[in-house]
Amino acid sequence: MTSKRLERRTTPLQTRANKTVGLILETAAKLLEEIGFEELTTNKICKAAELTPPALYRYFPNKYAIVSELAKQLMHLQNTAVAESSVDMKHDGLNVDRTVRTLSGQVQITRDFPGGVAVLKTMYATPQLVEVRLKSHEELTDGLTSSLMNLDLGFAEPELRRRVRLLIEIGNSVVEMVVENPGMDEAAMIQDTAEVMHFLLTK
Amino acid sequence: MTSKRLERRTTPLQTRANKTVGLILETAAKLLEEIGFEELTTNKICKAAELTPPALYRYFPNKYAIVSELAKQLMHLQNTAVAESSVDMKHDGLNVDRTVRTLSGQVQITRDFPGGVAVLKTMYATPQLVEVRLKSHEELTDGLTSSLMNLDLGFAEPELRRRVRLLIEIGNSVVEMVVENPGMDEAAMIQDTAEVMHFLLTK
DNA sequence: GTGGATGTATAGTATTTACTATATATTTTT
DNA sequence: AAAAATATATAGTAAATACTATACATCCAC
Repeated sequence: MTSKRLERRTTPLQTRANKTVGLILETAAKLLEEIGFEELTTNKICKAAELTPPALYRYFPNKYAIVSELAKQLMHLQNTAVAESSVDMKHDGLNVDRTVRTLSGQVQITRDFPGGVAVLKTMYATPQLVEVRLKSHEELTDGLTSSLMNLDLGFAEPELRRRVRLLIEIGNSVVEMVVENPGMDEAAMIQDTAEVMHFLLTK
Repeated sequence: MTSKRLERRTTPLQTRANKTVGLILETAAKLLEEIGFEELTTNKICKAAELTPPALYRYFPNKYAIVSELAKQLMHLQNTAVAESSVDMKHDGLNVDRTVRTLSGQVQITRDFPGGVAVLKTMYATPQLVEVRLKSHEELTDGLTSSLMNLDLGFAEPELRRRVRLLIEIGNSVVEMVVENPGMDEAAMIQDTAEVMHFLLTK
């Protein structure tokens, strides 16, 4: 089992340094999308960002830490959006249209994030980053389950939780698919997915 | 764009060599599961398989080719199983129970395949292997769509195709999830997924 | 504006990586 | 059983990789 330090080394304090860290993250994301995690190297990131290795290594111990940070950022954006939507849900109940909007939001967030899909896929495929995913998944499942418990859908907590888990999995994969294939009929895909989710919670 | 040769170099002719190739593939799959594609190296595969580099390089030009072959094998197993199931479907129509059986079959195939999930995830996350996935996906979508067209579900071909695409995406992600989490209520997950698929094709 | 803290560059090293020329062993053909 | 074809091992190399000691530059507090 190869474990890697995933924490930052130093937090940047000056604005110049903040720019550097941002540049490292953005450049890494772009490169990740182009060449994949395997061929991503700290040296390549430095070259592409027009930085030198010590500037990078001041903040990140290795490339795993960089991608881990990207993953955490993206997960946070996505989970926050879902959490907001589930607050509304508590008030006005289930609603396919809102689910459609939430899913579209997830697509937009992933699309706007540099190298979004690549970050997601790398997080899934890299054992050393598995913790990031599991933690985020669990958080989201907990949040959604407890929101939905208030709606009295007629399921016991474990059963509801299981369905939520499935629903999240489906949502994630559809979002990835849509972002990855700009040619497809996105609106219809999202509409169907929302209906599927509704079906899962009411059947 | 870094492209890599993915073809075999030599096909093994002697039984000894066939064993070697099998050993390389199995060992690579196991290692892939443990350490991920990034840290997988030909040298490590050789060491773990108790072979020497020239023995490996006689058959495979690099590790991409090895994982590509694993991916193709797994895709073939999965697609064949679905194709068989869709032959039955042509005769007796849609049927949730059969879908349950097909999904269980997919889970079993993935579980039996050494490093199954790791192979899938690597194939998704590695740009150099994207072709394998796209080709397999397309094949499966074509097959299923044409089988379902015979059933007269009331959709035009493009609309049906789109739904099939979604259905496959959902199926894949659920299979991965179930295989990866042996603790979960697999039967219920598969049952729900089958119902979702049925819903998608009849709503 | 000087001193201490923070940030980046120069220049490089030890290690790991993919990959091979050559030699030897084993299997199949004749 | 000798020759030809196939398979594996010995031993290694060139290139790439992660990572750093040191030196210089910039920023901020006083």
